[in-house]
Amino acid sequence: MAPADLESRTRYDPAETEERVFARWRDSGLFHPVPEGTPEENYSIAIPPPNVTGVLHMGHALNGAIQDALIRLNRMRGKRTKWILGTDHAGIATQKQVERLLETEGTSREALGRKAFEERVWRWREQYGSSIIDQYMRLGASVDYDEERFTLDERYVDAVLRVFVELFEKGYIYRDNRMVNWDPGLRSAVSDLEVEEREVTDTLYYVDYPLASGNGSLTVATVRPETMLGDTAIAVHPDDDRYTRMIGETAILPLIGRRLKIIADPYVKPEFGTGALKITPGHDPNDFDIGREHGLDEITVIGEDGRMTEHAGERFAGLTTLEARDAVVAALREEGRIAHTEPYVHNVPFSERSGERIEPLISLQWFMRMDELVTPAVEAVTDGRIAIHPENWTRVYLHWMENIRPWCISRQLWWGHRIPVWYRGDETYVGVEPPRGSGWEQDPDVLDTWFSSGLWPFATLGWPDQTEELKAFYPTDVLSTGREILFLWVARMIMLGLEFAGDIPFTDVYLHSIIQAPDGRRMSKSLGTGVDPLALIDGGPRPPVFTQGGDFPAYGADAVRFGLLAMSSTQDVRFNEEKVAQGRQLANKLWNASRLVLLRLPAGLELSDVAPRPGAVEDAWILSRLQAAKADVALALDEFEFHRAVLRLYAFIYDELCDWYLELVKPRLYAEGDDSGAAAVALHVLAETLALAHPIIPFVTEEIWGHVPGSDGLLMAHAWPEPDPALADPAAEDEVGRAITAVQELRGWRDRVGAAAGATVPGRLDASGFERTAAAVARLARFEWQSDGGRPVATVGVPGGSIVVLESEAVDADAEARRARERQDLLRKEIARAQGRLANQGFVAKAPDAVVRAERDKLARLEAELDELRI
RNA sequence: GGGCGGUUAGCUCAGCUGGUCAGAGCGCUUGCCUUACAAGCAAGAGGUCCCCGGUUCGAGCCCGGGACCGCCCACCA
Repeated sequence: MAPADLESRTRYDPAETEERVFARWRDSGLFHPVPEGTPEENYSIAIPPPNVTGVLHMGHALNGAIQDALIRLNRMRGKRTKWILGTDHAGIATQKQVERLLETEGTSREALGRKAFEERVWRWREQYGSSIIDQYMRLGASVDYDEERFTLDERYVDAVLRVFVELFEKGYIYRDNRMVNWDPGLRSAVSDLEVEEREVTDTLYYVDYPLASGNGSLTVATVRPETMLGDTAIAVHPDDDRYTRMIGETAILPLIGRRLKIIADPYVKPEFGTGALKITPGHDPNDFDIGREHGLDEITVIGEDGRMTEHAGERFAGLTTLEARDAVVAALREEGRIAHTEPYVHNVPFSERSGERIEPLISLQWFMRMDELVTPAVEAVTDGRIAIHPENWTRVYLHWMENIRPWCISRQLWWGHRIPVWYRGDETYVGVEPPRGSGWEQDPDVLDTWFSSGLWPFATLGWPDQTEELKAFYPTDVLSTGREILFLWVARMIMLGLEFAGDIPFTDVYLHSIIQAPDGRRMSKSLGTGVDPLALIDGGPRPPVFTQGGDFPAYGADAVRFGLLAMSSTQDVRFNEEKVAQGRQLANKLWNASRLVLLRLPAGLELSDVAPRPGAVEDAWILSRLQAAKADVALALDEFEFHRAVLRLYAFIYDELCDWYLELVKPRLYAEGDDSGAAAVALHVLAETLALAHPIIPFVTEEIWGHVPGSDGLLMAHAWPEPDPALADPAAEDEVGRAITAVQELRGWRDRVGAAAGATVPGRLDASGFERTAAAVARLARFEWQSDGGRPVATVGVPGGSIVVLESEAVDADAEARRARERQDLLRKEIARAQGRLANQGFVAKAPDAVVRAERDKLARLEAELDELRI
């Protein structure tokens, strides 16, 4: 239990609190629900599995805050909630990391051999794999820690292999020799989605290819002269008059002497370069297609190691592509084959994995045909069974799906799901279990990591077995992630979920913001722009990108959650430390507001005896405002408008609860033997506020909850506060609303005339609608009402009339005269504006009545105040 | 080359279906150690809502054009 000395803890201390509170949550077992009920009754989210190599970064923290807010909200709504936890083996990333480690030990993957290497990775994973999960705990994430999945768990592997085999049997998966994106750094194929284009300035070489006939030559333009060693044709546009007579002729490939047929293909753009295109089917995706169409030879001159092969010829074999380029250019120059060169800016594919330039080459790989899987996945979104938020990403999703291409799913790695295919001579065996008999050799490749991630929402629940978990929690509810993996992951989960689990994997996709560094760059550790969420929680060092140095204050998990949610948007945003600070202020504010209420509670008063029965107008007011806040926060969360939810919560707690209600109710709260029920209402409102805030700032609210007399059990398990329409009270809102305005006007007046802060100013309340709030207005504005006597020295307009300030030492006549003039000027300007509008016939005739009436009321109010001021 | 988004106070950002929408937090100024909180309270200054046209009685909000910034997709040598 928490330290009981609320009295002395004048600040909320997250460091002292969080671990203790988390342990209570975890021990409650609520994170780990019994699999019962139907997916409609239950609420589940499958966490985007972090890489086993990963450490918690800002993206995880934001997504953690989002998902936990949703989970906690729905748990409080009485749903059985399960936040499915697990990690991804992350083939490439993990393999690279362990390889680097091996390098420091002076050894290598190859030296160890496949089996030993795999064992090494497993050991490495046991050592480091779970750190990210501990970090999720620090955030307060209520994931089901008791059931942690891993994409290489035995059961998961079984699901992956089964899916592979079934897709193979359906004819969706096939093996083919095709052009792939070869990553020479990784020495593996990668998928189209793992390739990024970068702008590069290259040289465009114009190379003369002599015609076999001896009648001149044909000039082609190329940025990659080294690939010409693999040329097998030259193509021109069929309608290009310059070349039509040459179609069917033969050119001679310089340096090599190969005879190249001159072919016609509409793909060629006559206006580019010379209008003649050298065709290298072995190393250019377009040329590959043209080559297949025209039945051209495919010559591989660049090998998987990124060096020229023997087919490039003796002079060049063994050179890297860059060396080969220089050598080829030099040789061409020697022969006088280079007509001219020019700089050329274009986009070049690079591997996102290794950062190296992609080498397109022909390779024997496994592919997956997507066209048939796409149809139901498109339908699920177009018919609304799956909603994507923000909505405009729906189109992006559909567009990509409609233009989907085969997916290269094999990777030449060792860490991952080994492809369940075995070869023996000409025989091929495909199956989950290895084949019987001897002499079989398994395909050495593993599957793309995203292939296994695609099964995440159902494989984590035990599929293909019809487990209780699967029955209770599939389909899941929300999938929250960054938009960069909408295609890579989300789309594939939808396709595979529909195909194998027989239903959509989730009903809503929420694409959250990417949080950039404060200067707008990408957050990255190596750039010094990465902000570590744990440094924010615990008070670690600020990264170099911050103008301010030193350590972060220990903001605490609630502050980080609040701050991240406040930053989140439909677009990418810059990291903003102030928002985190705002979260900390809120936690502290709520803490102290709670101290005020809880330390003043009459002995014996318990939450269970407390009904929201207003004993004064401010009670009715706060109860009414509370209902509005509850409705707004819930709506914002349900609409995935997290920043709106948290800022509304902030505004309610700060402005309405603390600035006004608690100040208004204080005298009653402090009064000995108060019988107006102030404590009961305050306690009720506090309890509801804690519940309302809990999904956003769970730690501080749970901690305070422990101090609420009669609070039963955990706040985490408490009912979500639904708005009670019976407590809406427009009359009280109006009444207290005008009191608030009056106090603000009076305070503003005091400040303008320089009234001493401590002085009580005499005045006469000359306005209606203050029957129940006059005393409060006087107290909060430091006024004293006098019914008679005193010389009027100023008039302050308030709703429903005005307040006449009476002569006293506190009022400086000159200052007041100045202030009155300023006020009159302002009023005249506003009056002129309103009159102008009302004089406009179009406005009066066409604007809605309510708008016109409001304008008239406003004018009357302004004129009345101006009249008052003239006295 | 297509598509999408952004440009609102010094900074980071809200502004839903056009009419108290010109906002928040931070920063800044001024005054307060008022018995929940100085990580506090109160008051205030600060903005041709990127530019140019248009629609409308009325436009940050709708339409057209332009400028700059960013993201996604894309196999033109």
